[in-house]
Amino acid sequence: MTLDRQIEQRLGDHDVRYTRGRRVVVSALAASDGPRSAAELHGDIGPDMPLSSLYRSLAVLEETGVVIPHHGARSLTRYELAEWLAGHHHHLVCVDCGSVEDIDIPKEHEARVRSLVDQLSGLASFTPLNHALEIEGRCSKCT
Amino acid sequence: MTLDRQIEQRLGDHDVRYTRGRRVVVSALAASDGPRSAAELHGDIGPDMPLSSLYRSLAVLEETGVVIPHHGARSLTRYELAEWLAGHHHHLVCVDCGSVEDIDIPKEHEARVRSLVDQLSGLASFTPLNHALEIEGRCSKCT
DNA sequence: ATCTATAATGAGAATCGTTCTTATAAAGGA
DNA sequence: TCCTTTATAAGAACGATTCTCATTATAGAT
Repeated sequence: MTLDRQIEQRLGDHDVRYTRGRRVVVSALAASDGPRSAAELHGDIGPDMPLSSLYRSLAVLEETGVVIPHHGARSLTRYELAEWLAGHHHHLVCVDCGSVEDIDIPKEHEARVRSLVDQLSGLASFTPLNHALEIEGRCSKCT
Repeated sequence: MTLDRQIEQRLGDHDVRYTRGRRVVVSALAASDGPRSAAELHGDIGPDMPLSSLYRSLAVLEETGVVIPHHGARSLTRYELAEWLAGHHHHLVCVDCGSVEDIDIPKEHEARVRSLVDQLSGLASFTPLNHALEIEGRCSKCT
C-alpha cells in the first residue's frame, strides 16, 4: 500500500481530513532524508503556506501518529515520518552544524538493543514505546 | 577529589571564575536526579537569582564542559552534570509528564553499545563524542 | 446541485523559552 | 588602594511556537 493511502486511512481513523496542505507537508517530509524543522519545511514547500498553517498541520500529523518530533539542539524541533511509515532507525546528531542523519543498524544488533531496552524498562517499571540510540559527535562535513 | 574541587579546577583551566552564582547552579544540579530545565532550576534555587544570570551561568558551565544540555520534549532544554562528573548513563523519557530519569546499564551491555556506536559512526565517517540510549515511554506514575 | 454544519485555513497577535544589551558591582593584580 | 577585567542584574529583544478569530473549504443531508 502506498504511503499516501496508509496516511489517508490513519487520518480517517482519527476523523480528520487528509487535506491538500497536509499532503504537501507529508510529501516534503517523505522527500527528505532526516528530520526537518518547521522553518526548513517552510523553505522546502515555499512561502505559499503560512507558518501557522504549517505548524497546525504538523500538530495534527503528530497527534495522529504520522510524524514524530525529534528534539535536537538549539531549542528547535524537527519532524520526521513515524517509524511505522519510515522504518526504525537511529540518529547521528552533529554538535557543530546541528544536522541529524538517520541510520539503520543491522538486525542482530537491533535485537540486542531491543532486549536491553526491555530489560532496563522492566527494572524501572517503565513502559517502553520507542527507543533510539542518539549518537552525538561531528559529522563528516564538520570534522 | 570532591565535585566542587574538580569543577573549580576545570573552570580555572578555562580562565573563568567559580563564583557564588555558578556554585549555586552546580549544587542544584548535583542535588537533582535527572536533567533540570532553567525554569526548574530557578524554582529550586529561589527567585533571588534572575533568570538571565541563571542562563548565563548555564552557558558558561556548558562551554567548559561541566554541564551538558539534554533536549527533551516541548522545546525545552534540560541540563545535567557532564558524564565525567556524574557518570555515563542513559535516559527514560516519559511521553506523558515529560520527566527524564537517568539509568545506568550493566558494564557488559555498555561495552556492546559502545562498540556498536563506534561501528555505526565509522560507516558514516562520523566522529562520535557521546551517545545515549533514549527510551521513550510511560513512567510508572503515568501508567 | 444546493444547503448546512463542521472542520481547516490565513493572517497576525500573543506567548514562551532563551539571548542580548547596558549599566553596575565584584574580583584579582599592579 | 587603584585599575583593569570579569561577572551580575534588570529588562528589552529575539526566535520558535501557539493562539485567536474571521474567512474559506469540505462532507453529508436535502
